[in-house]
Amino acid sequence: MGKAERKRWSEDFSEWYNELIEVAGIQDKRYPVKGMNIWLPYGLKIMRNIEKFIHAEMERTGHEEVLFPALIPETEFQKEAEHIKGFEGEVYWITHAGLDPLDVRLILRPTSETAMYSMFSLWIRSHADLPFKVYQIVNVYRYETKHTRPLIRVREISRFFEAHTAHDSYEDAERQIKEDLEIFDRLAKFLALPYIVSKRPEWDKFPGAYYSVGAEVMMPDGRTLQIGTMHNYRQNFAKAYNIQYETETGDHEYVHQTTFGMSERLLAAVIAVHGDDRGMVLPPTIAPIQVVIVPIPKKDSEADVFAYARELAEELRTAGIRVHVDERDIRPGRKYYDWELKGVPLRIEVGPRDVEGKKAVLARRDTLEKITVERDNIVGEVRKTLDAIHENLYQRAKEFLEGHIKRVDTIEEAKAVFEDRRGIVEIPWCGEEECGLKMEEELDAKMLGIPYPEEDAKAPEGKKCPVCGREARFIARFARTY
RNA sequence: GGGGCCGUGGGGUAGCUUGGUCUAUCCUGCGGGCUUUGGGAGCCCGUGACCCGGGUUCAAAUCCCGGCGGCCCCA
Repeated sequence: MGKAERKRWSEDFSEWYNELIEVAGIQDKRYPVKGMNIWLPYGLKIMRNIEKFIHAEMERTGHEEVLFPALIPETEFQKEAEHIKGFEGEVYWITHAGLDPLDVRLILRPTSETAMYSMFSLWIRSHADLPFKVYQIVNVYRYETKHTRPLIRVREISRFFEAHTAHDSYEDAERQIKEDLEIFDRLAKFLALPYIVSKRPEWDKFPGAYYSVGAEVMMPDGRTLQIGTMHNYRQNFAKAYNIQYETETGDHEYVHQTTFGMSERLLAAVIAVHGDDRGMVLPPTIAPIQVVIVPIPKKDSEADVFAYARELAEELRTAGIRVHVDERDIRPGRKYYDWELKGVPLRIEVGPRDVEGKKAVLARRDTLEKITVERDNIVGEVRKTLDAIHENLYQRAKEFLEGHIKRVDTIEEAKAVFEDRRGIVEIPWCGEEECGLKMEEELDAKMLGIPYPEEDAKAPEGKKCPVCGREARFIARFARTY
């Protein structure tokens, strides 16, 4: 794994993370409202690069972008019983306009189902309108009562992605979930993030959903972070919001619906999963600066390292690489630390020796290794190295994830995992809620669910549920979560 | 849901127990100058803070109440 140390990263992750968010210029947490932070330019640029990919994927898969208002009337919000039960404890209410109380109170959207679906019932008329696929990236508000954490648990999720679809059958909705998983997989590869997908247990599905699926990554401290969800609503919302279409035979049917959700947690995952003691390590795909060139001037040298650096930069820029020349009047060492903290994947150092010998020194952020290359091959070498960095980040994270998944047969073994290095425990389960909740309590962990797709979720022959002793039907996953 | 700790320049802190030279400490950052430049060099000058509101008192960073904000533990 190279010489990059990840001691503080792994042993004191919480503090490492909090500090890094600020010093690396991602967010300023000092805004005086709990759980609402300010995006700083550098952090926002990274997030925008992630979103660019998401927009492209939406375009590719035929989703149209929309923008709904942030306010939802109480009357719309209350139409789906389970949904309101799930969210009423954490919505912000708007009760007054100026000095007057509102006749119909408004909520700040915690998610947009209830804002969108009354409109869906107006828009969707015929089977020809289906499948109907829209998405938006907006801010949503949830009054979190647990302690907040930047990008991870916030009261204003400022980059909330939500795709909403409507279909003429359960099967077509299922096909949509598959497509969502494929999109998610492409995004995860783009971010060099290995992940697992689980079907949530009944007691933890999204309020109003028929079933929910969640994608998790492994954080440095062995806890998991959910970074994507897909829900099949069946006709639950369609019935509550009267979303019907006319079939080819003239009958009226309720649509089947799905949603797919993600947020700035994607960035949190990138920062946490790939980081090390020196700061962030950004995958080249989303790094605002992919290559930083640091000129190393020498007092009694004729060589113009600055001109040489600019020349290299121009050539790389022309080749489509995001490059920056750091010409600040400070010592080179200081610059190295700055850009390492900010996660720039590749640094090029050019001093008088390099100018004279027509060379350049490439320093990788992930492994901290340095190699000297010929100036004439610079574009090829940089491309090759950026690719290698991306691949290495993915492999390193994959090993970490896989090394933190353990399959056990008993509660005792599972407990031992959580006492030791944590991670994800896979344990046989009969499928009964009572036994699942019992295990959550015993392990002081959450059931993520069963592996998805469900073909992978079946328990091997002869395995017993460690709580009730009956034949196990599934493999259930448990973890401490964020 | 229950309990505890905390809030001092941009960041990190000393001071609070026992109110009074606190005109508030130190490190860092930031602006300027000299000097330096293959991994955070040094020196000099400058800059900048007691979360908000109320109370007690001759006197509040310090004590009390409330609010806002942050952190931790338990369920």
